Amino acid sequence: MTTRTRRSSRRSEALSRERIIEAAIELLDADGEAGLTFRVLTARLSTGPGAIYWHVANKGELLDAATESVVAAAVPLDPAGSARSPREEIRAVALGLFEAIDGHPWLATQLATQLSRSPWGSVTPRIFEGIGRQVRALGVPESGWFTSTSALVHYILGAAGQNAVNGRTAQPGVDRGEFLDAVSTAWEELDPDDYSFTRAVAGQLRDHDDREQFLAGIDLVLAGVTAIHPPDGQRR
Amino acid sequence: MTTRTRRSSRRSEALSRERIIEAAIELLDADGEAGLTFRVLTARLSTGPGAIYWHVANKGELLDAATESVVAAAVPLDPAGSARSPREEIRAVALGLFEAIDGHPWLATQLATQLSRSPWGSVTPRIFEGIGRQVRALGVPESGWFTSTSALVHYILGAAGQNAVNGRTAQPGVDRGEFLDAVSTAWEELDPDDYSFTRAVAGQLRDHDDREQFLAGIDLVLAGVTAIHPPDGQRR
DNA sequence: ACCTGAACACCGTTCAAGT
DNA sequence: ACCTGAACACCGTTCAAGT
Repeated sequence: MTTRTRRSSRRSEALSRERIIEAAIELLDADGEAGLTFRVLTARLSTGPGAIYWHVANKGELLDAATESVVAAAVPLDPAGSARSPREEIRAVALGLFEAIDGHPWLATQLATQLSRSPWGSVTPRIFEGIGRQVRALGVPESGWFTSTSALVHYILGAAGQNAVNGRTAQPGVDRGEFLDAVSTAWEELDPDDYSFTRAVAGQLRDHDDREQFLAGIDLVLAGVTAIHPPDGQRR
Repeated sequence: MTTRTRRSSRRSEALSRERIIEAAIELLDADGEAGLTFRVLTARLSTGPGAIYWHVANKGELLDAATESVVAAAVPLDPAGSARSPREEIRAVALGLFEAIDGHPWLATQLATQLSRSPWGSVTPRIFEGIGRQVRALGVPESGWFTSTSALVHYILGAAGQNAVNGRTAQPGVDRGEFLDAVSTAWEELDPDDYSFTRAVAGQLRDHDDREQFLAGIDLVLAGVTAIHPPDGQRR
């Protein structure tokens, strides 16, 4: 009984930066980066381009805002009942991001570019903080904070992007199973001399579970963190 | 005394897929992704768009080809005198990629998108193979091959992209030192309650050396690999 | 202060026509 | 087989004008 499907946005309701961002996210979710166009955006909001440019500087800023909005929702900075261990907390942050990218495939590319383009924005610090606090809580000595947190964040972004984009709708309409199967088969047909390893591992690619692998990778990096920076205090 | 600057390509020399890709890379290097346009490409090669479309299906394929070309040069599959240890070899592959992205900043985004868009291409297998062989040589048991190699590759792509794009010419004309300084300062001015960790680590961000950090991260992930998958045979 | 919508410069791509 | 170049559909953005 809520505002029924509103394809072209209930006439009035006043334009606002928030509504624009919201509509942009819907378009991105539906048709990827190519789906976000000022023409369809103005149609959806039933305005003209000028109205949007009043609230938003340009398309880049709109994409940044959409990214920040989604990341903020996926990675809460103040975890509610923090009865979880640092390790569990890190997995939670990572999974939050993983799932966000899974639900919004355009996020992967966006994160890759935006993170480096404008690290003054709120998204890099948010992710960094979410992971870093737990690295600190883990008892890693201060000298290892930056390296450890960076390694975790880089792994998470790389893996989440990779897996998730493969996942839901890299190209809308491709089934995950078929996709992995096709890649796996392609790997098996590589030159045996040049690609002995990749061929050997094609089967593991076909059978692997994204989420499981992703978390296994986190555990692996965490093992590296504690191996190289043995916790000084804390014992769990 | 070589072919002097050839701004608009010595008239003849016949068009070919290779020459097109070569020119595309030059444009990408000079002005980033926005610099590669069919108008300027045709001008540079002194032809019409139709000629290019004869050799290349579309812009996407051109970008993919440019990426493959650069990666192939940066990550040789058959390392010459392999007197190096697996660990050194992995660092070499990673540094190759790191440097490639440093010299061709557009590569970062391209790798992030292409790796997931078309893993049947030659670039994913190449990187995977380069790292994976050494994971195998390290004595990691077969059950750990896929997870370990994935973790390394994800870290490498994430970190290399991140660092390198920050590095040379994220936006042409921004000095690396000033850039890091600005970000570091921005981090120091974050809310002390919400961002205690990020603030604490701002100094380490300012002072860190890209390459050093990058390699430290690799060592960290490698430590995780050997911690979780203790080598069964091999002893170095 | 906020919105309209025609207009501008530019883009990737196509295709009939040439050689 | 390979190339030419005008034309098409579409894009982000601007801006004088309205309220």
